[in-house]
Amino acid sequence: MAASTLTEVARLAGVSPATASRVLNGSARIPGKDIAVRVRQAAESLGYIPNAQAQGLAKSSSGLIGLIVHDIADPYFSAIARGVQEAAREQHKMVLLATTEGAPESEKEAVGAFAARRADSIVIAGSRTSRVEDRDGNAELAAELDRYCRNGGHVGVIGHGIVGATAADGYHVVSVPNEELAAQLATELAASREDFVIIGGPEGLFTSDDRIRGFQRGLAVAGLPAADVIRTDFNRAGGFEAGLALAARITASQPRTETKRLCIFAVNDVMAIGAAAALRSQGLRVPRDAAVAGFDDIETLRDFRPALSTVHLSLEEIGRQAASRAAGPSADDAGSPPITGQVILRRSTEVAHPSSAES
Amino acid sequence: MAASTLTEVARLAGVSPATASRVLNGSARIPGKDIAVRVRQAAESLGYIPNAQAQGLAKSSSGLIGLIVHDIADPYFSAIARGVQEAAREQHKMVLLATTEGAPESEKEAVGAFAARRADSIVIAGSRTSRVEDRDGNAELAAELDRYCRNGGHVGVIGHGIVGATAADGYHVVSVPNEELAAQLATELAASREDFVIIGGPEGLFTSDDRIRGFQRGLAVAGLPAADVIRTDFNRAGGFEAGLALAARITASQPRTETKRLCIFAVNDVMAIGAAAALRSQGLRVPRDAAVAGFDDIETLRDFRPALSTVHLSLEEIGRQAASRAAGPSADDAGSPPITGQVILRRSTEVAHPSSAES
DNA sequence: CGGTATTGGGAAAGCGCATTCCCACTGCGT
DNA sequence: ACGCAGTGGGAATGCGCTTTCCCAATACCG
Repeated sequence: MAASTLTEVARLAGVSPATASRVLNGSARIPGKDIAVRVRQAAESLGYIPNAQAQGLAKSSSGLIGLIVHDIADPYFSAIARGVQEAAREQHKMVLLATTEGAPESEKEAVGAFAARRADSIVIAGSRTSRVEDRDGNAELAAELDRYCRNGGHVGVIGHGIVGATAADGYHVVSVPNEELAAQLATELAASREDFVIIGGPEGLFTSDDRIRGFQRGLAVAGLPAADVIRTDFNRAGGFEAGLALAARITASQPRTETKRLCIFAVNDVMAIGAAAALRSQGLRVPRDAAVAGFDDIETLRDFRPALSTVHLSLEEIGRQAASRAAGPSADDAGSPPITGQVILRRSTEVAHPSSAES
Repeated sequence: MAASTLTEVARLAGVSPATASRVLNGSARIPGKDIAVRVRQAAESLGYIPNAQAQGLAKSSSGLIGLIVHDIADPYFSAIARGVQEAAREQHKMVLLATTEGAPESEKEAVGAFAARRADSIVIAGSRTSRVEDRDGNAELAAELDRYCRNGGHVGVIGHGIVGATAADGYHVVSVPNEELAAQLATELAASREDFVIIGGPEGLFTSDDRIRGFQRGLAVAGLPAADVIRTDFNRAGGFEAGLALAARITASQPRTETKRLCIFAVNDVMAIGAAAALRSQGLRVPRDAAVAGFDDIETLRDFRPALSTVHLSLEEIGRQAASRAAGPSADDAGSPPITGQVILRRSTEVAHPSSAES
């Protein structure tokens, strides 16, 4: 038994499909009161549900907003997803999800799928890259997005714009002041004049590179030498691996009293957590033996001990803004405030308490 | 400039729309080699993207799978979402997301929206409830789902079936052995013969109630008295609140040496984390002053210290199964193994080390 | 070599709805 | 009383595609 159609409803109500359409879905023309009631009753008794596909075809707009993330289970992305979802609800649209593991080819594919579904707008989260091996992929992605925009689509990119995308209109980027915030973090951390080391993602990842650059700048401003940079995977495992290497370095430079404490800045929270776990696994303590700081202020990680110093980013707001900017030429574009963040110093970077130092 | 259509492609290639359709989208009939090439070239040069809405209309199937969760940013749900997403990818479908905060009315609404979009299947995650105030909502939800199924839809429910849903075919539930696993957890924890207390969600939440019941049963089997149950919200804040109350209870019963240590079982990990945080905020230590156990084994929480004893659930697999079961009458239904879990005892419930006890 | 399968392409009929016309009817002005 | 704008409803067209159904051309059979 297939779902009932508008025509059936119309027949039951004894009116034409046109009239039924007018009463059931918002139209400029509102039929007479009594007839409206009849139609509504008929629809109710038939359990009529409008076919959104047909509506979309007729009106050429789908009420869909596409969201592209690396991995929906990653708290960073799921927080953004929540924001997008909220914006979607406000716009009376639904969100269509695509996960890509960050590969430009999959992203291109996802954009194509969204375009096929005639999504009204597309939000792309996840770090853009400038890696050589991604060049072709990025170019194709840019081309696909370009076509999508030319066909009337709107896209909101989080972080950096797509490399090579022409600044078509309908193309908005919500930029995150990664560099500035990282610099700020470095400034605040620099007060303790420790040895700094940065755990970064693979070279070419904009988010990672920006944060590294900012942190180095902050250090420089404070008159400190540039920090070593360890390149690793942009996830917990990468942080863990780097942490292991650093643990060895720390242990080797015994006795500790002769060297300054190491302060580790991981370019995101999950990497920082990984690094901290690695240190602990080697018998080292945070912040006693090393300070650790992250970036993002992931909500689920706030109960981590020692509490992680980090840079707070309102991921949800970022997602929401990307979605509402892309929504259309409403006043939103100018109205929404730029994204900001705040350095949050917690226990993981506290300077060793003199009295608690080993006697 | 609107996207180009199949007809345009056909005209450019000098063939009929029918032929173009046959070559560009999988059809039973495959046109001649040379003609296929021509059509493909034309499509390429025009940047043709099939209109999925029109396809859906014509084929009456959308390639969409709807996912309903309480909150996509909750790690529990995002893990499930990942599984669903994977299954969707295998089925060459896309997932449509809806978040409902767990309100049956919103869920009903979401089902309606999915039905309107002619989603091929719907996956509902999130605890079902039997609360009185939700009775009407549940009934409506059940009716809506029923209608959806009758119209050929397939639904996969995670955990308990919807209250009042008739067992239409196309209706699958992936059941999670919450009760058994909780009982097992209790059994293993019972060895230490402590005082037990359970932090549960609001009464009527199946997931919560099942876990409570199972835990009590495990306790009973071990010959221990039933544990007190504190009812609170099914989230971190609820756990924190309950933790605060318990901290007061623990502190009041000083000196500790006279009473057994308290073992707190929170019905999910985030509540457990909240409780642990509350205890710590009151100067209590886990596991020294109280043991804490959770449920779910949320990935992001694995680095929590002290490591949380819990019951591992492969959320991703659960999501995947729900999606593939609902996918269709393929052999999957019988083929997929039932969901299992494992009790994992970690540091948070370790028995106090005799030597580390206060002398 | 005639006749019947078989192949390969096109014409046309929808899929379910929105919407533009068009038409019958009412109420108003002068 | 006539013509006018205005109102409320229906017929018909098209959104972009799939899919019968149909027809011509080829292949194959005895």
